[in-house]
Amino acid sequence: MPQVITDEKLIDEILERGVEQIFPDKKTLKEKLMSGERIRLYCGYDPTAPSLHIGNAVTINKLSQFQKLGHEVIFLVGDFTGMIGDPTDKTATRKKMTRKEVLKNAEDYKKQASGYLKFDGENPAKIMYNSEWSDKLSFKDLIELASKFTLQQMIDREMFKRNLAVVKCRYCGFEWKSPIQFGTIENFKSSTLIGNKTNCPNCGKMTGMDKEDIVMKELDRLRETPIAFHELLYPLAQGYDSVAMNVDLEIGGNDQMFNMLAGRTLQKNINNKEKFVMTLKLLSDETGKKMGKSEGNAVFLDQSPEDMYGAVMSWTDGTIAIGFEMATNIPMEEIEKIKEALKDEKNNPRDFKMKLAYEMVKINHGEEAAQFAQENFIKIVQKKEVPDEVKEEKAKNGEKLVDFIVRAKLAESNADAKRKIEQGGVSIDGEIIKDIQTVISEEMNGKILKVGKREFRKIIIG
RNA sequence: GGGCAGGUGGCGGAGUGGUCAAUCGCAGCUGACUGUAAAUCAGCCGUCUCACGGCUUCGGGGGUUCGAAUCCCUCCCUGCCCA
Repeated sequence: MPQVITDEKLIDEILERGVEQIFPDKKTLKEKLMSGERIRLYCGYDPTAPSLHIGNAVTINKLSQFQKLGHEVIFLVGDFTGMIGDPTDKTATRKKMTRKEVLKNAEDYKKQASGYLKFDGENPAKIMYNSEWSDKLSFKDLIELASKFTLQQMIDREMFKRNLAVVKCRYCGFEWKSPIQFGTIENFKSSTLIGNKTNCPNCGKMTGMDKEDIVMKELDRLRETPIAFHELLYPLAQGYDSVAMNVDLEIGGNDQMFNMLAGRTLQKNINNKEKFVMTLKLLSDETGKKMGKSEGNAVFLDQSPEDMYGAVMSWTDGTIAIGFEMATNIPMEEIEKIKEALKDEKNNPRDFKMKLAYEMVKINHGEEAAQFAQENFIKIVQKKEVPDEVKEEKAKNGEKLVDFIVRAKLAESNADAKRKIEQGGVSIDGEIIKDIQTVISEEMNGKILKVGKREFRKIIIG
């Protein structure tokens, strides 16, 4: 049984760092942790995606902090809930996955999470699957669970999600999500703006939405999307996990608050136990813009060191401090210093972002990989040079360059390869190739082919 | 069970007998710009072809026609309303 650490300073930091809210309150949770009792906590992960992203990393990082204190950490694979498909923030029905695919993803998750969380050693984190208990629930059990909530609660929750509209600032074009009052749409038909006028988080001007805005259409579509009955049952499924594992604490993103609180209710009702809920901030910059795939700067934990480094470098400057706070374990005092330094015009934010990128790669791939990724970035992105290590690709003498590019998977089709050449995106040893008829010749042996901004291949004739 | 509206390229959404490989927006790609991004600007954006020009696409199948995403039949699917 590992020793539980009750260092007040450490506990305070864990309860502060990156934390949005704690239910029922921080004080009670602190007392629990200070008591020396070993608690059991978990966070659930949806296994329908092949890789974990930076948002998951934030919760995993929080789990790891508890692990270091000696508490019992469960990494829950939501294979059952994943099959239903969490309707949170999603409009489309999720495709069904086979058991095999889910297990494969879960196995990969373990690897991806291990930069933060230890699955071996003295206090290893446990992996559990919620299908283990959820599959066994009977219809009677389900009714029992459902009786703990009212229809109104579930419907209100759905409506709330559906009334988050994307608001676009009329002055600077900045977009953010904002709740829209239910009756507003009808009134709005005759007015110019909808929603309560608010200050744009980006430029600060008073703004609203133009009624002709595309955004409007999106909101309409959301509101018109029917609520499937099973969507209302989702919080039950997730909430039941808390009961089945009999946990003391659940961690999750702020968007999971409702589901996590459902678990709190059930745990109190069924096991008569106080379950704490800790929600974490979203990893976003100060204007509320989320890191996501649509912004082209998503970080996935299974990315290569170079890609991960590059992805972090493409974050906006406003994300630097929060990135340090949530995705690394650099001491808060140091982060405060960085925050201060960022305010100084003389400092280049890029340098701090490079440190963050380095840290992230170090956690997930090790020091050596971080070093490599950093040098690589400086070389090819900043100095636009060719990286040290370039993948080799065999070519035949007399082969068409177009065919070669497609074979090396640097273009999707012949047409795509030709387009890239015609648009000046292809070069050999720095010399731009414009002729799509170019043929691989003996003299190209060993030279570096570049396609697009950062794809390189060494041509090996043979 | 009854009535109605629909199913178009990765997504949203035009088109409703030839001028449609299919307007447009988003996403994506290439280039310029930049400390990295974002934003912006220019171009591209089914596929084969140096090109001319083919080929395969508008839920599935069948039909009408010189010619169909567009008309008819049928099947499948989705949503709404009534019961």
